[in-house]
Amino acid sequence: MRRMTARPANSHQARLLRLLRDGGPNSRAQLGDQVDLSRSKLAVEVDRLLETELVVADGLAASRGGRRSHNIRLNPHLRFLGVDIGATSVDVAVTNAELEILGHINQPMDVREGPVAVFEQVLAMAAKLKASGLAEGFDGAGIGVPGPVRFPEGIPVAPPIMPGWDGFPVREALSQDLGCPVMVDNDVNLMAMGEQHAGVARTVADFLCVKIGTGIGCGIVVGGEVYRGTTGSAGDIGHIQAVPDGRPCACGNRGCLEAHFSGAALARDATEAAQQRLSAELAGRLESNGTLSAVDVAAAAAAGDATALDLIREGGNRTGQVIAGLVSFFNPGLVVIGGGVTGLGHTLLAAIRTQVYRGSLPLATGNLPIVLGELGPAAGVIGGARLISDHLFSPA
Amino acid sequence: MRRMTARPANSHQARLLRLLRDGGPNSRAQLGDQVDLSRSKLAVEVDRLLETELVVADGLAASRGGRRSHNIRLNPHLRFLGVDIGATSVDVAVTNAELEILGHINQPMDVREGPVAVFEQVLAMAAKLKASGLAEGFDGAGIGVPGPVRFPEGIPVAPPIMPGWDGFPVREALSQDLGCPVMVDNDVNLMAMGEQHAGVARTVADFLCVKIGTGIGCGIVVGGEVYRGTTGSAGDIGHIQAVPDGRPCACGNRGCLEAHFSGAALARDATEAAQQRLSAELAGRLESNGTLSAVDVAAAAAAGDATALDLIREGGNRTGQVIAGLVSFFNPGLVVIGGGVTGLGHTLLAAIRTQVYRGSLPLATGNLPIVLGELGPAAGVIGGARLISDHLFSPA
DNA sequence: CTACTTTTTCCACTCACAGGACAAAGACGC
DNA sequence: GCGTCTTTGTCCTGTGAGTGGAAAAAGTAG
Repeated sequence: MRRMTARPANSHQARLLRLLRDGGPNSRAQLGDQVDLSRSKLAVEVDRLLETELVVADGLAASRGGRRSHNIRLNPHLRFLGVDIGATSVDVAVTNAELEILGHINQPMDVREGPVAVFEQVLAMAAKLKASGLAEGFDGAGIGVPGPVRFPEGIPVAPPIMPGWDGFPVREALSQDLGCPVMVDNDVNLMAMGEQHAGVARTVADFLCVKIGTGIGCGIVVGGEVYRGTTGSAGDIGHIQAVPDGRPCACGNRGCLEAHFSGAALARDATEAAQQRLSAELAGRLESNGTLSAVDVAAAAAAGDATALDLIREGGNRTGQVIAGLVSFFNPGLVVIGGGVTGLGHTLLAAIRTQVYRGSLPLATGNLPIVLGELGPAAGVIGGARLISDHLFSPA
Repeated sequence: MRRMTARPANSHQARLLRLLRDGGPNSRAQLGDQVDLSRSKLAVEVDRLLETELVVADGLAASRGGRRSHNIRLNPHLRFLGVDIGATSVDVAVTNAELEILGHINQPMDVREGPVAVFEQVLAMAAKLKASGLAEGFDGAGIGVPGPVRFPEGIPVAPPIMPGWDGFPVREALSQDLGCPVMVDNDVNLMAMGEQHAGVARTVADFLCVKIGTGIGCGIVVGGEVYRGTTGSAGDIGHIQAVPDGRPCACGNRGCLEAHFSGAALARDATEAAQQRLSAELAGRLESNGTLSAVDVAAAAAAGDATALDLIREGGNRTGQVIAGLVSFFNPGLVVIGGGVTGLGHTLLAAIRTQVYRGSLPLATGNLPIVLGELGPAAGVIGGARLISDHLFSPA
């Protein structure tokens, strides 16, 4: 099927498209209330948008005391693809133009198999979503990868955990394969955008989004915009020193945060504890599964296992200390904690909060919420859809 | 004298004023090359600026191969006041509209004497500059204070080292006294703006400006704009934990960077070393002066004193470790080191560089210059002038 | 002095946009 | 059922911003 390739012709149209995306169907009159344009001008722009088929008429709105207004909505056939490539699994979801998830698939996968293998799988998953009747095609896709990205070109640069991806033209290649515009970003930035669009960060201009998964990263949002740094590696906090002369890290240093707390570190510590018979609970799980992961630790902690709780608490303390420093430096209005380990829940959050509130000055922490992300694995894919829609809903 | 209170009427005029400020006198034709406006439109806007007397005609430019163009420059009678209030001294300078310093006074002063006493002194210094014929009046003033500021209102909030200033309406009060528009900001942000305008950071969009004086702070520039955080305390890195269970700090915690390295900490450590007779050089200075300051340590280090060099090196290491974390997080394009301790020079810089290059990932440090500020004490006052001129040279 | 450049001014034309007038469509009171 | 009021949508004209061409003004180069 031929997809709509139209783009807004000017900033007014872009503005209207974003209002419709974020606020859902709207009457022409309601739109007029929000955009500060004359009725004539608004009518012209809406008519032009209708011509491009980016938006469609959608019946009559309820009366507000007089003549009923015609409803306008984004074309219900528009479809965005959100792809969140993690270290050990990949999420693919289809959304409509309002960025509501229509279908979502998660599959385990090893990012180290390289871009070709991974994208084969991603394309298969996208095809599956298409086959289930959720989409006839995609109008754009937003991809998150677990490493730094040269954003304008959509190319990973020197990603530590994904050798073989360095310099691979992700944007270019996927755009070819999918036949639609593609944008690529760090997975943490996508999560931040997701929580900003549909999660806990809806009303905050400056916030941090800490993702604790296989590694640790941090999305930085300044004035509502993701900040990516000079080389695209901003937010790479996994290798900040958390423990002087601490554990050796894959990066060559010692004491990196990621070496002391992350999905991988937690699994390793739990296995160690189980082998040393410090915890019957963990030992049992190790025996029955063969390996331990962060999920097992979460379950053990939920069952009240002291060793598991200690591991989480200590990790939370380390993470909290680092975040305390970032809070002093960045003075955010909100800190969101997300990623695979959110299953660790309240124990983790409490440890982090304690450290941050203790380690930063009152002016920075006084009114600083530190909360778990509320979208879970959907944050990344929604962020992806948001990324590409921001791109498409901007003047050509 | 009646000052010019005119403001640019639109963004084009604002653009032109900033071009003239940053590029000095310019011919109409040269301006046309830079602003992407039609010749007719440009002529209209320039004429209007001439009417407001914000800019004046200034003879003929050199020929570029044909008819000579008329030169345009900012009104040479415009004067900005830059005020940099430090913990122990205050800098006041007059600049012209191109932000060139015409006169600069520094006086010792204790910020803890409170806003009334300090501003009395500042006003006296401004009067002195006026009396010396450098200015007939001021068209605007930019003030830097050593603590967090609620920027829009220009009011210090909960400043640790300046009790008595909390909530004092600095902007309002000084605007009254000086009879001109005033903007107030953290002194570190002013330094960053100064180095950005006329110093080492001229071409960099995202950078950090670490000021090591009585305390330690960090100016954050994102996309060419100073980032101040949610409550105005962004960049307050003096109380990031640098040493676990380290020295007690005035803030109530232990191991804060500021407790281990800053002008105050350095003076204290040097005095200790002198009293313990670890260094003949420092002991001699202590005896002759009665007290020791960072300047003495710098002098001793320059004379090759091992103890002084050790103190500087260790402080540089601590600072470097913290900066390494910030570099990982923020991925700046440049790090500027400035403030009172720049006298410590190369030894300090070398220590910081070592830690940053060792402690951050190559992608972030690969092409990251770490340099001393090149403006010294002028950075703050130029930054102040820049602050107010940015405000005045924006559409009303 | 002539030919060519560059700068400046002048002018006609386009275009975006505002805002008023009016028609269409519904709510509401009687 | 009917007139009045409110809201919405359309049409039309006026205004002001801005563009681009033509020509005059003021140079340079030979």
